[in-house]
Amino acid sequence: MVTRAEAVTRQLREAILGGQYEPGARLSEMALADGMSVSRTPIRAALSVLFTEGLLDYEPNCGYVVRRITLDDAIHIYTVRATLEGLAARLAAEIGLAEAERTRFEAVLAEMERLVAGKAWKAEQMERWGELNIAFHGMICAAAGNGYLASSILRTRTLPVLTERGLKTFFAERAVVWWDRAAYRRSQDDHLDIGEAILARQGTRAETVMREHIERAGRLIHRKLAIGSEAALALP
Amino acid sequence: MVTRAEAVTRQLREAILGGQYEPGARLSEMALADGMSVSRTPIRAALSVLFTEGLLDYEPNCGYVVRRITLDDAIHIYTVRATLEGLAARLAAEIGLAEAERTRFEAVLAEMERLVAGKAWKAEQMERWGELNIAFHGMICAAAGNGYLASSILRTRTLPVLTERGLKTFFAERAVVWWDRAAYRRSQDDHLDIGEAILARQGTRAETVMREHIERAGRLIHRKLAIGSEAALALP
DNA sequence: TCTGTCGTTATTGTGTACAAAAAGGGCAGG
DNA sequence: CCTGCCCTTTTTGTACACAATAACGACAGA
Repeated sequence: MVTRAEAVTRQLREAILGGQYEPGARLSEMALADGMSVSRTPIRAALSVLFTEGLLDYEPNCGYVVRRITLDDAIHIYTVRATLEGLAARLAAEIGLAEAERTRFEAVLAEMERLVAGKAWKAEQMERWGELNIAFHGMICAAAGNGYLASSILRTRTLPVLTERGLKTFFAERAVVWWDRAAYRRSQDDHLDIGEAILARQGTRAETVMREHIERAGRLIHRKLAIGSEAALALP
Repeated sequence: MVTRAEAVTRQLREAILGGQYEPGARLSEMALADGMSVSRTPIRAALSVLFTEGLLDYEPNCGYVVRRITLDDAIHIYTVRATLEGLAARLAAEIGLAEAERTRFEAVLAEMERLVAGKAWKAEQMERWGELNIAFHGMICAAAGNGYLASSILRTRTLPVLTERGLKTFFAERAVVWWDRAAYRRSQDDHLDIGEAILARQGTRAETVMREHIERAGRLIHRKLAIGSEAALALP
């Protein structure tokens, strides 16, 4: 059986990443305990874990608040993420994909291409593309054969990134994208290049393109948020 | 005032990283509570934090044990660290050092050079060199101006890395090095190159040299540990 | 009216009792 | 003699009570 502390941790993490709490919101132990029908003990354990994970801020005797991440922080995180995913791409290229992986990899790339190139481009297609995109990056991560790297990358994707004035929380996994189709096309071109490089065992090329691919996303987000438009996020 | 939970966390972290517990050792809550003259509550909080940090393994209803990191894990961590410190070096070069930073930076490099080039090379000099080495890498980290990057690098340096058969725990900060002087010379040459590149604002060069610099340390450790010699660690 | 201090109140930190689950040992059966 | 089951024991998980600390507000003095 799973302990209540674990269940609460998962629930709270989902809630925070899902944007159910405003950035800066205080998380009172009693309130949470009442709301979740457990005692304060598992709540405290969960809060301490989420603090260590970087989702909450904490001050002794003052309690926990949902972490407020600035635009600069988001850029910093994207910079690190670009480098790490670049490393993953290089390793994947150097190690090479097994037969089954390769098949699936090519299938994912092909379906993304069909979507982007197709006539229909509605919410349904965008959502599907988002899923495939996550799968694409995930496969490269896995193919790199470095668990520590994988978990480091995961960390860069699960931090709640939020605007300064805008109160919306959003985070990379959700892949809600609100910009024009050309951006998808450009992103997909990168994917094709990266895929080609990996399959051709060209490590440096894969690394370079991947890094630029992610950094572009960071710049896009920065620009969109800086001019105060609605939150826009790529998971490119 | 600092809470007991925080104090216990710090103490326990030090103890684990310092190698006071065998890898795989069970950490009983009651035993720790008795030993530290506090109740189980702060102990539990500390253990949960250290688990989240990756220093401990945990199984519900079974308790915590000191994490056993394999040689492969260590290599993986070093690979990530090499990439991240490379990134830091590049950013530092691109941003440039402020006047005060630059002065201190050059002073550190010069003292390291004096030590390595000097006649005396005993434990005292090695220890001092280790300190300066940490300072050198730390300054680059800080100069990169990316807090997320800095904390990510820190994480790669505080993981307990231990041999499979050998029971010794050792970790990067301690910088205990047991190999010949030539390795220091080589390391210092790298430092000079990196320093030169950063001061000359040559980002790519700084990144490349730094990455190789750290990866060499990883390879050295791998080789030393793989052939079963005494643990040897560079903090290069 | 502003400001500083004091007391109240709410919230967190710690200790401890009890419940629940797993580990270990003893016993019976094969 | 070995194996499997059951009971005991130990250890962890949870709840709750109390202590300690910080936030808030009222009041008095300037």
